[in-house]
Amino acid sequence: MGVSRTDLFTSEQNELALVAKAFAHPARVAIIEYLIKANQCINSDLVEELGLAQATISQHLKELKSVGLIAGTVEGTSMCYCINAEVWNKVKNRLQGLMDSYDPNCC
Amino acid sequence: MGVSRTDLFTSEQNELALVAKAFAHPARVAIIEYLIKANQCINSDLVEELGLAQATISQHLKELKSVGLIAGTVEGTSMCYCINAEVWNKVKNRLQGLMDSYDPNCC
DNA sequence: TCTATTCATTGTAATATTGCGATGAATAAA
DNA sequence: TTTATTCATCGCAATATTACAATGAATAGA
Repeated sequence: MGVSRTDLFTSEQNELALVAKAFAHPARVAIIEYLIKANQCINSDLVEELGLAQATISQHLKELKSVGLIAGTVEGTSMCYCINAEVWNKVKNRLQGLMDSYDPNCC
Repeated sequence: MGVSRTDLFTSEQNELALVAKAFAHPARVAIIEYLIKANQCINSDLVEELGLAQATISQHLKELKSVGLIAGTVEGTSMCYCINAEVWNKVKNRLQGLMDSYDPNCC
């Protein structure tokens, strides 16, 4: 009925799906890639970089923050965002584990 | 207005987002994991395994197939699904590339 | 204090996703 | 041919996502 049956799956499956959802929009991929490239924390001149409205960028940042992939700190009147290393590594390991668990042997 | 502005992003960003979207539902994660575990091709006794309706499973399989992560071959009256090794490795490399491109150095 | 800047939040509209019952196509077996 | 099995697709309802303009909160500087 339009709502995911999360009760049917393990918490690990649900968590992986949530992280994947964070990457499941090109704008968020672009934000992540830009944050990695810029290394030091960057605020929403992402608006200029991406060409989306400020409110839209803010919303995507919120989603990335909600899964912990990025962190934001107040920097005067602006906001400083950066990759959250701890979560990033956890996600990296989880993804690697899944990707490596497949060993080609097919029909 | 509710439709992703794919025109603003690179094709690589859009493609990665599409793959991520395939993983962005616990049922699809579960299907992938089951296919990996079962190794040989499996039809929709996924229905029994997951507890979702047959039509719903079929829809998820369709989405996984549409991004190429799985392949299906007719097997008499049933359908044999399996991981598509080629696409899997491409995705694996792309994900690894992104995950490895981050080098902790934050605010 | 007043103004400008930066960003989050709210509200709204358009579109996409999720889930399932019902139906139909295809094959296998009786 | 008839029946059973397996699956895809259609149609519907509920919910989620995407995008943006407008508004508001917070800070910096004049």
